[in-house]
Amino acid sequence: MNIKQVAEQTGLPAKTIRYYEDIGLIAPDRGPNGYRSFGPRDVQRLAFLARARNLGFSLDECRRLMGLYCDDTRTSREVRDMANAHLAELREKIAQLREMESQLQTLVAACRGDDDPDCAILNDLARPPG
Amino acid sequence: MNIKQVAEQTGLPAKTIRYYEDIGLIAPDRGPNGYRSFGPRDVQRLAFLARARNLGFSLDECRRLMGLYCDDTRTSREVRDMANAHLAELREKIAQLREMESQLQTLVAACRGDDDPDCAILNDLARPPG
DNA sequence: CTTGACCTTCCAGTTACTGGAACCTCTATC
DNA sequence: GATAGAGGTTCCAGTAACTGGAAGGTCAAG
Repeated sequence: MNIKQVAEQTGLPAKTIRYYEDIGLIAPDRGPNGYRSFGPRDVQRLAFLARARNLGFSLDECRRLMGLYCDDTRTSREVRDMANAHLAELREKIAQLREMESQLQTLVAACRGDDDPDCAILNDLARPPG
Repeated sequence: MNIKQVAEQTGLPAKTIRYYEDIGLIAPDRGPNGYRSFGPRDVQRLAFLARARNLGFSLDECRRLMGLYCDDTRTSREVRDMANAHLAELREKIAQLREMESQLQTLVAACRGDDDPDCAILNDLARPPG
């Protein structure tokens, strides 16, 4: 299977698939013409990576997750611990963004948004430190 | 005023302040020894940048915001439009993260997290494409 | 005159790709 | 056999916003 078909099947851009090979996340065979030749195992690994990425895991975490997946001696505790750690990060990030959102929403509401240069948003950004 | 004091006043690391100078966001004077010499205007600009960054604006947006701030002929509409655009991005990002959070939360709940290798999280990541 | 804190510049690394150039290969068609 | 077009290859550079570290200059105190 050539790269384009794999890209379609996994939803990952071909560029990204090549990149994942570069950094050692996959190691597809090569045909005699030098083309990458993907087997079902490769496709499955890529699908695994795509899903883990969709859950917001970093590539490094994806690598570890894949390591656990391939390791018969893993425990589900290890996996769940990783997931919980990531969940905590997600939640913190969400809290930060919500804080930004709420502050910005307040500023936008206070700004008339007309032809006048006077602007509540800029006034706030430029308010003296304190 | 030397860089370290400015860093303390603005909450920005000295490295970051130098970086902001590199990319032209500030242009502090220099003393005869080559040290940066920050005046109140510089400190205020940095505080402005720090606040805009805290609201999640990119440096490029910060630059434009600063441009508007320094432009007497701006309208508050321009500023509010930028803020609203950013608000929309924030909300989209939040929605994405919440989606991740909810999926991951579901998986974590389904994983026993014990000494057994069988793991609902890995099973899901590795489920056949479909 | 030395020590330590602070300052300088410059270079490299981070994350996860993405775009583009230059070039090779395969298939189909004329 | 020539050619066109789609798809493959590698390699280099750029993105965002810093951050760490090396090598070295400056200043105040003892």
